[in-house]
Amino acid sequence: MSTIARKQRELMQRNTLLLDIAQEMLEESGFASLSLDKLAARTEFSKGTIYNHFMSKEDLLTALCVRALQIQLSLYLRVFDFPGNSREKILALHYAYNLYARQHPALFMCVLSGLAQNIVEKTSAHQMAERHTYERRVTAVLDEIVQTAMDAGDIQAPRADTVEIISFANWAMSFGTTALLQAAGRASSIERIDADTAFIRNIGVMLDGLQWRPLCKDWDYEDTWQRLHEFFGVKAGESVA
Amino acid sequence: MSTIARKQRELMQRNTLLLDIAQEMLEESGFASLSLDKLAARTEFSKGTIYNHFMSKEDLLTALCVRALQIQLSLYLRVFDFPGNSREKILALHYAYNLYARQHPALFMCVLSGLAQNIVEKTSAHQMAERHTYERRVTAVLDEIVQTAMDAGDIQAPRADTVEIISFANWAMSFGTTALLQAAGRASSIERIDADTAFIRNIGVMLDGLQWRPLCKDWDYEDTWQRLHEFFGVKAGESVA
DNA sequence: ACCTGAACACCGTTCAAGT
DNA sequence: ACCTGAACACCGTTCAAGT
Repeated sequence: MSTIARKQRELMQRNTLLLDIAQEMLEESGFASLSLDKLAARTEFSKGTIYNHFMSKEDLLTALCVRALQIQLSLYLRVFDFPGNSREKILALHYAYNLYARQHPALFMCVLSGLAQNIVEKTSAHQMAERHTYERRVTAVLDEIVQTAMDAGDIQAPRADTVEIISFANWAMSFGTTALLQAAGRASSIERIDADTAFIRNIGVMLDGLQWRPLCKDWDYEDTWQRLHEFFGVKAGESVA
Repeated sequence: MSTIARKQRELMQRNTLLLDIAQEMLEESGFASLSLDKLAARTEFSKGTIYNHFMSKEDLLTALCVRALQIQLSLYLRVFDFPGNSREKILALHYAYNLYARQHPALFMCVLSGLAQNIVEKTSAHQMAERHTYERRVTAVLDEIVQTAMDAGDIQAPRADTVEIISFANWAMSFGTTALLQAAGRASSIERIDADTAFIRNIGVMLDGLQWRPLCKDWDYEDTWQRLHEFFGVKAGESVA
């Protein structure tokens, strides 16, 4: 029935609209002031209708996490087109991660806080499955780049290191650095460091520790970083925020 | 006047009591369900009295952050008594951090989420100053251990690296790994890794990357880790959680 | 001077009444 | 079948009344 198809299309459009506005509100003024009352008012739907789309406020939050992961994934996928050796490729992935976190700081934090138990509990099974799907797809990109590098013999770390361990080291350093720098200026202990320099250095330290060739001392990764600026369309010296 | 002194002592005792219960409630069932109504009920004071101690709910949260930092600091200070080379000392610091995060997962997350803008805005100047004080003291311990190692020539990283940069690399890896593992079991991408192994490995990678001697391959840090279990009073094989 | 609890505004959630 | 908005319970915050 074409009427059913139309109904479903309208439902999906409304879902998109609700998430668009919710995301706007989140990025404008944080999760604290994202209320369903205001969302209803700004979208001109009733609160009851919103509950037709999301079974709780936490369910909405998880839906926003999914959006965040989609953005991250789309940036990740562009990395495959960046030319260079395997370490430049993984650097490109970290660049993409950093870019995503800077362009969407609120969404970035969402993904972490969305893991709190009370959030997960109140999220629908469907939304949770959606989240897991995108988490897996994001992880798969990271794993693939690591696997390729291992196959090529670019990573000289001990044999015992599996793809999982190496991927996790990458993820932890990238996430930790980004999350702490995000809070920069608010925490007294961070304000003393330039964000870009610290990020590049931390990733370099971690990759050197993994013995991922070529090491820092044997390659000009500052040049790679410049090329990444151009590749991702961020002009040199331009602030991302 | 002794009556004034007594009054002030009583005020401080009540402050401690309020924070004790608030901490309990936070660790029991998360920040979401920490309401001032319940806090008032459980402490048998009125809500008005609570507002006499904390100018907002966010102010209370920051007070809990201060508690978290105090716990972290007291564990950090014990590290000075742990015998070993400079890399074993910094490993001890990471052990302490990990221990604190596992024993007080809710408080650990508090410290991060307490940096959100809407929290800081609603926190009293006094409480914020308190937070900064303890942040500085915690940072100072880390910096001191790094500085000592640099003076001893144990860190062979490029000259350009300052204490701040090296300390930050340590902090970022420790925080990132701990925060991600904290969420383990909930995020699909982490469940595949053993928490303790991943933490030790990530710290090892980062320290190797800094060229902090002796490197992993030249020292048995698993043995050091065992000694740290005993030093901090955690029996081998015993779960910290 | 300090404490109390009623009162208020706001918010998440539900559901009977409408179309 | 879907949408609405009134109704409810709960929560953070304020403040007049009490001691």
